Amino acid sequence: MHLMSRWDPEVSRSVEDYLKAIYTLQESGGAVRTSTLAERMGVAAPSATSMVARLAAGGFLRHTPYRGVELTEKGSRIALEIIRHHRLWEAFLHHALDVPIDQLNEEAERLEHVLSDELEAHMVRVLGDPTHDPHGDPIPSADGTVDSAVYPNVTDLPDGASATVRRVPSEDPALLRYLKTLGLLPGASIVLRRREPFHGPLTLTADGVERVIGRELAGQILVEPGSPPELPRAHPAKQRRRRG
Amino acid sequence: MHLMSRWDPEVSRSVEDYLKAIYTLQESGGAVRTSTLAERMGVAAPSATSMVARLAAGGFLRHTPYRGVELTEKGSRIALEIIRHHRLWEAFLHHALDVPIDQLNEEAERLEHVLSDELEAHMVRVLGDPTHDPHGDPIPSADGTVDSAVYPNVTDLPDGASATVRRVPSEDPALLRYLKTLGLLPGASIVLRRREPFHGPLTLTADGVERVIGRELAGQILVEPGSPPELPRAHPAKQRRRRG
DNA sequence: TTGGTAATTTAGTTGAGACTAAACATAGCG
DNA sequence: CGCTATGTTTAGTCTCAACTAAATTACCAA
Repeated sequence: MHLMSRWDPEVSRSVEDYLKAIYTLQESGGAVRTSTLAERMGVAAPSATSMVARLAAGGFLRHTPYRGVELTEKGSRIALEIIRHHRLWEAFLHHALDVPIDQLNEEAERLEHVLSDELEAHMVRVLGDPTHDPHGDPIPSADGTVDSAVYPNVTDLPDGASATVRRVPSEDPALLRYLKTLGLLPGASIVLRRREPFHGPLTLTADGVERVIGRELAGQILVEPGSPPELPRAHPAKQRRRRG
Repeated sequence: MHLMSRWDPEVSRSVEDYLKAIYTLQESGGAVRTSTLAERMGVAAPSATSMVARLAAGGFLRHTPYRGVELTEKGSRIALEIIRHHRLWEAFLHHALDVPIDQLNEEAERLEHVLSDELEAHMVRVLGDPTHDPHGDPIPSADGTVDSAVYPNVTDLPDGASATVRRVPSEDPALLRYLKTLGLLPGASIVLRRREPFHGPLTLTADGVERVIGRELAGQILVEPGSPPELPRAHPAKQRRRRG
């Protein structure tokens, strides 16, 4: 359900892919150059330039030649819609088909271009208006707002810190599979131990099991610091917990 | 899972659509002329001719100029794969999202081009290797065999006949919505009464309620004749024979 | 200020897949 | 047997989205 129901056939799959790429590049850095865009899209530089020209003509972005590119409101809206579709599909496939987390991205990459407003409404109904996908990435709302919470990664934690895994934004299937075997997916509670000096590997406890992981991997795990609401070990009734 | 894993990017969405259209036209009539194909695809005749030339070059069909077109084994295999995808998506969306039957076709029309072997396997697992979609249309098996059972429609039944609805192959949403309100979807048990002469409307009982329907609508309802296995109502009311 | 290098854009080509207009077969009828 | 209507194919053009090669701009260093 979108204010401007955008079922223009004017917006091809290709255009959607470019806008999404530009949006994510814009999020994670300054000016978006055509070379960066070309690399991300796996095309030659002139192909990116000519698509940029088309997108500018369509009012999706502003282009300062030789400088870079910036999405307009219209362009951002479509990019966010595609990202919403992507993450809704991931959440739905995980929920309904138990598709393992390492396969979700590849499937959603194709499905994101094919989600009608009607089907989206059915998903939202069944999933209960989810706010995050299985990687912990925020799902933009239908009106185009995104939760912009920024989490530190495990390497930012001090020795002895407790934290809860919130996001594993990697798209590398092997990495995600490994994190799954380690029980380090969103929601997991961990305690960090810094045993090795000189930026060595980190030790962390999850599910009561100790794991030693490299810093590169640790950098892919975004956490919310703080002791999780401790479950009472032995007896009294479960206290209710509430995140604000 | 396909013997020949066909993830050629050689086969575009457009090619898939043409092959599927040719397959269904071939099923329901003799020679497939380019004009018929053009009409079905909503394109001008020369567009169909040039696509036919491409498909022939790719070995998907044989073309006898001015005569018609016939799918090769290769072409049929892809058409059946797309039809399998279409019907699996319909079954899945109905199962997992409760998408109403009148919306299924439109959604599956887009999704059928986007179903990986992996996702297909997940669906088959969750749905229990379904043989029919919610319209009662047979789902081709992964190796390309199709249940070719042919059912008569309601207008073929004699007065007083009992039957079970097996297929409602229409793609008209309004018609399907109406059939749903009448309780005349696949699986429903009906009893036919011919009250009106001269090929007038038909009266049938489903769920213990009498409905009067026109012959045009009745022609869209394919049934398996015979009394359904009657559950013992109250007592030795009417003992019915079971179907094999 | 000027050159050189790297990034970017322009120019020109290609293949899909659509279109219209025109040429060409086929079949039915006199 | 030939004419004509209808259906089909050919010819030529258009847009999208890619490519390579060549020209242009930006930036940095001397």
